Amino acid sequence: MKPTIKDIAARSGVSIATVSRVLSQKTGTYSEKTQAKILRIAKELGYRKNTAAVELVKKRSAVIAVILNATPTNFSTGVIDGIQKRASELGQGVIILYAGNRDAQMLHKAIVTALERTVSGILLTAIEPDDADLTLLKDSGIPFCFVSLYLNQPKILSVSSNNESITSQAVDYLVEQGHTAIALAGIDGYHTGTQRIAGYEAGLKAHGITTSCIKYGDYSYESGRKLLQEFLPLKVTAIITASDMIAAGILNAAQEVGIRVPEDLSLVSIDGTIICNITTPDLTSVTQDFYRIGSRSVDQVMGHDVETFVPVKIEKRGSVKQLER
Amino acid sequence: MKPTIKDIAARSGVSIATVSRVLSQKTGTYSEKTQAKILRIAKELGYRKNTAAVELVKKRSAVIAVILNATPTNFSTGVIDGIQKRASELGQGVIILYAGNRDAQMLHKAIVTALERTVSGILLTAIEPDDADLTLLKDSGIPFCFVSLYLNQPKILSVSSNNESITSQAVDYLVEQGHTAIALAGIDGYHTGTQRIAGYEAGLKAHGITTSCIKYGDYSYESGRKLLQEFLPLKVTAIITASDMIAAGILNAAQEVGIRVPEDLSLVSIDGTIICNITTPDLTSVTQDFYRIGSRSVDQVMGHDVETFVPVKIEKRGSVKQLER
DNA sequence: CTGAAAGCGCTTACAG
DNA sequence: CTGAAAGCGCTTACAG
Repeated sequence: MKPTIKDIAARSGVSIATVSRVLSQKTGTYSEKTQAKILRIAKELGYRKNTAAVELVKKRSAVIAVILNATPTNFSTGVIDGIQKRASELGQGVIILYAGNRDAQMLHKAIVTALERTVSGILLTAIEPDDADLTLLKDSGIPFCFVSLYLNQPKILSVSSNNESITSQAVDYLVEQGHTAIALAGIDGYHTGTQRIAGYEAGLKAHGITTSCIKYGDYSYESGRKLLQEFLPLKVTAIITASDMIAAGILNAAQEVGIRVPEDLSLVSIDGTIICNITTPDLTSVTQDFYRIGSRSVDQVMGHDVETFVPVKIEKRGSVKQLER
Repeated sequence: MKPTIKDIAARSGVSIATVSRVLSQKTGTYSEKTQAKILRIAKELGYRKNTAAVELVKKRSAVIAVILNATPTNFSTGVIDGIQKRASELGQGVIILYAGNRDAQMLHKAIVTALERTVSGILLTAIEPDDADLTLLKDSGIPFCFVSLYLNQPKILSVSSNNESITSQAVDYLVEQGHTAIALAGIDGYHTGTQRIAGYEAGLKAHGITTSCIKYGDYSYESGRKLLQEFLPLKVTAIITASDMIAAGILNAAQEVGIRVPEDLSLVSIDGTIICNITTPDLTSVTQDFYRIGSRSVDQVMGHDVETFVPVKIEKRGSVKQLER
């Protein structure tokens, strides 16, 4: 049988209240002598605290629930590292719940699981809930925060890059390099995509460019490969891609049909993960700080007042050609 | 205040026992009429089960703890997907605990956390505990299973690829392609590395090759880049790499100094993730079935009798040249 | 098919 | 500094 505080109390001749105080370090409520004895006996017995019992009486568990969807993007590693690190600093555990791929049912189930565990906070990573789930979250009394997704609604916590800024910076950079026929590829049809389109079009407009070209996709390598086909008949000189994977797909498919990057086609990728170093040539990117997005989202959901947008930066590598004007 | 079964009982005029039976679907112990009423009222009140209370009385939580270390490898996604999927099929939640980077303290803390939660099983992914922690696990009464690591000890559950088979197959394939000067690069100094070395040397021996060449590393892209330098003075024609990232690093560093792959140097990578498609040329690999490793580890830890080794396969892509004999 | 009661292992005012 | 007692929200024999 697993030992409990009752066993420790019996062996050490004190009450379970005292054992509890020592074990949960209510400093100042016990003598050093008692502490030493209890700690020794606890160790002897191989005592382990029962978290369920603690959570039941405290009515809140020191755990942050992270809900992820299984999109084919690889950005989540950095985000989760950041979450994990910061959560651990704040004494919070992390529980990961998958929500499938834009699967409303699985998402709902994940949210319910988090609520049933009375977690201290819920982080929704690259997830867009429907109205019912949003209401459920709001009514739960448990703080929640969107991560890597900006809903632009009042009183809703979120931490992400500024998507409009991402694409407008990419346009600025490409125009600076002499490009005017600039496409946007692999974008999704939801909030993130919409915001990126807005920044892209604002960027074009600011430079007096009137032709835009937008292709949708799902962030994956395969999606990038397919998209290249659609660009073949068009005469763009540069493409901004919604992810490193999209960029890699376009790049490789382009090279297979004899289109050289950056000589014939320039690429600016959004994300800036290690993928950008692995391709040949390596990819110029608008780099997101995923680790920081993750760690800051923990602060946000734990009630610390931190900013929503985490800055991005352009990293110049080998996939953009400077054009003659 | 969050409603409890007591509130539902009061409103519906039955006892909390009956409410509990309905809510936990102890079929056959309640009438349809009672069920309907209780379900309706539970919904009206926005009732959520309190998992902590359930776990406390059941003395076991329907959760599998996955302990990961933060190695710079990218294989974990597939493993975790597999774990998540299979766990969900079996009605188990998944909690992820990080153990840092071969950090004994963090690992110990993660194990203790899992034990304190009385999880139904513990999965240690690419983790080697010290003797104290192994004893702790054994004495806990909670089943545990090593994932993507084979300890070769009796009565210890584990699911992984057969490391000896991985490298011996790689050697076989390279010899088949006419290579005899074959190196092994990026290997670790622990169990996995040792087993891969054994398979590599057995493979060489089987083909009467007496010269071996082994370089250690840490599975990362950067590690691969550094390793190429060490190969410069040597005259190997093929390298088996410990991970796709190592392969990518060697590949890119090689191309930068004018060594062509596969013309001047052949590469067989171990892992076979999407990285192999992204590099130029793409990488021939010994592909591990990470998804299956993950899902099978769940079966293993839940007491289903499944095999330890998940088969690997050689995937021929563009990084191996056939030599004249 | 249903209820009264005990109990899971802790924490925490309250009293001393 | 310590103890007795109540209670967190459930489940489950037991009895009917």
